[in-house]
Amino acid sequence: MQLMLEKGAAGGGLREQKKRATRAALAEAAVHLAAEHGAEKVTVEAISAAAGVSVRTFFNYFDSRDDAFVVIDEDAGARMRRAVLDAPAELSPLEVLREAMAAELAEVEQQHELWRLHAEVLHASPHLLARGLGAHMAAEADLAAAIAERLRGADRAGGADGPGGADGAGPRAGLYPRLLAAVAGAAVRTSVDHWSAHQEEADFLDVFREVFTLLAAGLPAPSA
Amino acid sequence: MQLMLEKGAAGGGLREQKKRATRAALAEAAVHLAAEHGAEKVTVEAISAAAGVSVRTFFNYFDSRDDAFVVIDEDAGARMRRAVLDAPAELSPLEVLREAMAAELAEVEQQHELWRLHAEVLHASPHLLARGLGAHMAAEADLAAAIAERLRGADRAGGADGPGGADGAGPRAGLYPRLLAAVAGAAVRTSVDHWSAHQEEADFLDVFREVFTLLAAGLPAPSA
DNA sequence: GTGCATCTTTGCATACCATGCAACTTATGT
DNA sequence: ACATAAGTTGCATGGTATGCAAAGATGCAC
Repeated sequence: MQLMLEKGAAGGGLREQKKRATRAALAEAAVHLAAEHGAEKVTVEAISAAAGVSVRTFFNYFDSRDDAFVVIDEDAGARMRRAVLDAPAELSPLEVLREAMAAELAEVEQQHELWRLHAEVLHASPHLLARGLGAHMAAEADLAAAIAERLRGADRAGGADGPGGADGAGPRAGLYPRLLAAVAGAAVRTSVDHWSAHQEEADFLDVFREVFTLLAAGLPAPSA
Repeated sequence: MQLMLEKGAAGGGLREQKKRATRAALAEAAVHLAAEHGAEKVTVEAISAAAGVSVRTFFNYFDSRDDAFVVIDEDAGARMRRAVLDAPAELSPLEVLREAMAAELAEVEQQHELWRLHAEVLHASPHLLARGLGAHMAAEADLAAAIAERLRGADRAGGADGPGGADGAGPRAGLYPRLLAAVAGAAVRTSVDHWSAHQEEADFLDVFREVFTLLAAGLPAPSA
């Protein structure tokens, strides 16, 4: 073997490449068929046929039919974790998340046609919307762990916690990182949702940064 | 007919009463069976048998098997909407949500045994967790609408928006209410999650209020 | 390039999920 | 008591999802 294969990136063996292609073909077929006929009327058989594989193979890639409509990028979580841990020490936790997520979401405007279709499909059937939103939060737990790790590192390097600090070893341990991850997730969803409804009027990243500005200000009433 | 029956409340006809009882029996049977044997091993047939109804009847109450594990209170959304609209005018939007949700969540500590079981079941199978989390957000959309309505009312009564106000009729219309609803939902989930992991150490409402304090402060780093 | 180990795909069998329909039973209003 | 509306049930049907074993690709060493 020549090099350690980078797991998440493109390339690698011919096998990995084919797997990625098949998975993408299935997901794309699912979304396109759903956009045309409505998600509930699209069978696994139809998706599989459109992607050129057997029904059984579909279930080798997705745990359920609905997953094909929902999953976009499965290893975004690992990249986010990296970004949080590698961020400059002087950034506040909220800023770290804003930058990490902004980097991750940069592709949204580039592949906006795919994202728009996705949003359309999910919005058309609340069942899938719920599933998609829920899927985002599995990642939030990992993200919270990354934030907690970063904060622990900062504590050790920067200065000691005051006694009874808000996130020491007391009963509130872990509350802040979890809240931060959950709120950041809420920020992403709100931004995407708003942007996909006003796509012509504003750049996505502008919306996204305005949302974090509101968060950092403590969510004050808009006209007070 | 004597009176318009209040739809959400207890009592009413004998029919409504039986329906509520059957639904509760199904949901409770589902959770208990799941806690004992694992959610994935519980069939609709088993749930129906435990509740004393036919399989077909199960599907008259729930759209899918998973719904039985997830749904707790289906008309909480309507109560929240009411609470938001009826809240005192001097409260900030964030405070309004805090109080409305605190009132709704008061029963968490009272029925904590059921909630603990629910949390256990959902946490044991990520699939259901995602579904449960997603379900919360259907409500968030309604909640956002209620917040927007309240803000419009306050605008008309209180004073004119400054030109370019953050939530006038411009491209950002509706962003703030949606963000607020999403963040409040995140706050609830984080609080419940944290509390169910540290149930002995803190009252739920204390955790909940601390979360909102963090939000109002703009989520600053814990030791800075 | 031959051959072996590994991974992937596929068909088949099986069980469960979910819905429409028609027949039957049970509340409700007059 | 009667008619009506509402809820329950069994049956038929089709889609969803998993285990298993055979066949086909791929990667690697020689």
